[in-house]
Amino acid sequence: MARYEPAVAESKWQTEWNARGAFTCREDDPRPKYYVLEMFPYPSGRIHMGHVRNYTLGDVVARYKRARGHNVLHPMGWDAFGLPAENAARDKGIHPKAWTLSNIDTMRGELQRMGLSIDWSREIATCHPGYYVHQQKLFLDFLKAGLAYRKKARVNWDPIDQTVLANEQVIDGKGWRSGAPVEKRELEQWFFSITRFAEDLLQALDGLNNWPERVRIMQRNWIGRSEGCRLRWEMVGRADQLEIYTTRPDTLFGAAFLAVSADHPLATERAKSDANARSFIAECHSLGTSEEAIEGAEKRGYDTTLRAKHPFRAGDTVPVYIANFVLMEYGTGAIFGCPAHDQRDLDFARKYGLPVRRVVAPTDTAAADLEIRDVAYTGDGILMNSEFLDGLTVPQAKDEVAKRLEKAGTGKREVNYRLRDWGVSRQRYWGCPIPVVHCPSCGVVPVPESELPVQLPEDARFDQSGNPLENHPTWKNTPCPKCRQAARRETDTLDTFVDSSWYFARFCAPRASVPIDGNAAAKWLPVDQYIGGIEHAVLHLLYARFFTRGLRATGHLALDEPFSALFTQGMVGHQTYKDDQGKWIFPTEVVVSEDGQARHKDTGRPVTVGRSEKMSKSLKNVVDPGGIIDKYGADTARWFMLSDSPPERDLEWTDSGAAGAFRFVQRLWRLFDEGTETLPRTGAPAPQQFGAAAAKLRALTHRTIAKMSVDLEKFRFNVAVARIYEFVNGLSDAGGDADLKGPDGVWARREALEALARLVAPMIPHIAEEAWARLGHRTVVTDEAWPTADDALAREDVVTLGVQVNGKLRGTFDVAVGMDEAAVRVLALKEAETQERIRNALEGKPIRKVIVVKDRVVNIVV
RNA sequence: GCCCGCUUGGCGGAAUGGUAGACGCAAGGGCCUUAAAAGCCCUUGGCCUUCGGGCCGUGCUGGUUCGAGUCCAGCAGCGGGCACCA
Repeated sequence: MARYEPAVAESKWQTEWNARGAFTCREDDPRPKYYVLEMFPYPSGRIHMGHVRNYTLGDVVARYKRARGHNVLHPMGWDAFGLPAENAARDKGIHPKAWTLSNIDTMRGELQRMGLSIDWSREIATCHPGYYVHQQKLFLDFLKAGLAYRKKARVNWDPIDQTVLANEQVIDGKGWRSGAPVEKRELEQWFFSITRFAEDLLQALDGLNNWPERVRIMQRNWIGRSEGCRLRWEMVGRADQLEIYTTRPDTLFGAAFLAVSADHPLATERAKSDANARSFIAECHSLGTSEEAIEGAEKRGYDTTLRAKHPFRAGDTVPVYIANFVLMEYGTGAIFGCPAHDQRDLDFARKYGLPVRRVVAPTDTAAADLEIRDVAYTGDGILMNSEFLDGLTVPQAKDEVAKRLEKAGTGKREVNYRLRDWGVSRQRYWGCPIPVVHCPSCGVVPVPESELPVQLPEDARFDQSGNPLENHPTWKNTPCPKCRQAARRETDTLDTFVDSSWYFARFCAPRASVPIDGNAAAKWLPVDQYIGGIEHAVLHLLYARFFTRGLRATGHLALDEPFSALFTQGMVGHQTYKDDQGKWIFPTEVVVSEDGQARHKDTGRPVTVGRSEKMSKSLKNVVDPGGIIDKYGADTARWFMLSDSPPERDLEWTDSGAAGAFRFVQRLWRLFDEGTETLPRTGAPAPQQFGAAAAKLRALTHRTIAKMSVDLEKFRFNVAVARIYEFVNGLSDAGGDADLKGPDGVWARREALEALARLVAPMIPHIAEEAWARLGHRTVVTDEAWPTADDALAREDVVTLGVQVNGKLRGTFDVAVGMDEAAVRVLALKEAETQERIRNALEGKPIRKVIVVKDRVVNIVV
């Protein structure tokens, strides 16, 4: 074969792997288990480069671990419920099921062409009744265990389309289709009590040592544990009290106002008699439900004219506001504001002319600087202006206030969490039906397990607004399972995050008659390596951690944490292009003419080249993986994904980079193809003696093996790729070396090539197979063991030391590895005399100090 | 607005606090060829140079250190998440 033909070789080896069942995972395999899982894809239509990157990374791990002697579980499935299918149904008239299943077929084919070492016999799709029947069972068990419950919650409501909107469907406060201002509407919805596990979810993060630190930090902040006080304020002219929560009880004497949420009972009460309050509350409700919208809005308040009495300072009263930044879900839905020591409170106080009274003095600042202007003081210090707290530190004051509140019976210490319970109700068709029935006499009644699954009706209509399940003429009518009276099915479906909260467990025994097979789960879980995008750092990963605890509480799983190691990959970006009309155009529509100007392929009009952005359909800066595989083959696409950029960082797709990867694949092939006849047969015994050239080649081989093993373990795939380049460069150079023509040389060359084939096999498996066969093997390299480095050969014996003068490099010299400090010092000072550069830098000045860092550097300080 | 990251040549990046720029891409020069493609060889951070070398240089401003891309403080720019996108 003169030129390597990826299209021929890749399908050949994929067929061969299938025929051998190379990736079918066997339960009775005695080798240690290793479960590698990439986040399963949403079947949006076709795979994109982000998928290619994700699954290439996972496949390298899976193949590498297999070579290291593990019984690897590497499954694939489909996160198949979700909003886009329903949008497609509305926009294109295709049924969500048909659309989804057809996408799955397309994408499965594309993934298979990548040559992934996936056990396809375990494939699952969350929209399949065989999956969601078990999820319904889990829901019922959660319900029984008190982990699922109903409460009222606000949703984005589109008054024109008569439908609930997702946050992404709300654009500038308006419905994406209707353009109508979005309202908030309160609905009775299902929740999972994730807060019950808040403390455990927080504590257990400490044990997740193989998770990125930043993901753990984000989860910690998301859970948001705070220690504070709940305390009641008497109100002027009223018998009832207002209960607030604060994490800064120490600043109580700096309180300038109280503020309640627009959803607080006090606000609701006020609204009844006060039209202005009503309109202010309505304004708060028009803000949308996302935290971003609420926090990003200007901080505003409405004075209720109510006055509250300070709990410790008789006669002191503060105004009570309704404020748009106080959340009903957090604490008691009411706060006190201390402007001097909280920036948000300060901004609020300045706006409404409220007093700013300083109560904490920093210890390191002069008293003159105590005035608060535009910046609140949030640091530590000593209490002042605070009666019995004066002179105490902040922690002491917090403690003192808590004690006095508890003694007086007007408040108590309380640990609070920012984390809210997980709302899982969706007023949508394409999701897992919630298996309960609403009966006028019996209330909420679980569907008996024998009647599961509650299947989605096929004949739903998508050409009208609202929830298709709600609109369906008959589906929701069903007798109550308890009393057989006419009743109504729950028409809410489950959040798709529920589907992805336990799929990793289902993969262990994907066809089991129970949701999670105990033996299989015990064998395979936890997932040893989970790989996915950083965008899932909080929600998906936290929900899966919660669900694991729920499964343990309901006896489905004996597991603490689902993912023992996590790797978060970066995104794939590409340059953006706009035509002279200012419209985004696809990279395939752009050609660069000889003058270097980018032009439209068809019109020849100039094109503006924009910055690189994450590949997205809206910017059209997408490159279709299928097209790349057609042109260059899967190995090239995989190699490009692994080269250059570290996997946790964003990667930019470039045509020249892809072409370069293709050239490398060809070059690699030539290395195996040319001169292979002159090599000794496979398994030939090593010669007794190796000449200098052969020994040098062997050192390179074993050094590469040693370094690459470390790089792959650490996910430093781009560095591993660089090592392969160095190895291949070295092998190419050695090719013309006459000293390597002897028996020792050709033996060393075979050793090198065999190692090379096995080293690249996890990354570019097809050409690795072709190379392995070319070397005369009848086995597949996929089943071969990872090569072992001979440390004696890999060891370097000479090292080049840098000589610095006052920290600046002035020269170098070679010494034996491991030479002790004293000897190095003597040699370095001798070099300092002989090497002109060093001598000039020293200028004959007296040497004050010589610092020797073993095998690294000598620094002469003058 | 809040939380979390990232920032090194023309580009992607490498570098246990110890010789900054490995490796790749791009560019330039040369070889091979009737020509092209492919391949092979060389050069390539900036400024200066008497060609020996010198000075500067890892987003910015400071600090710690014999020595900082790496550690600390502050700032800027870009990105991810913010509970109904997945």
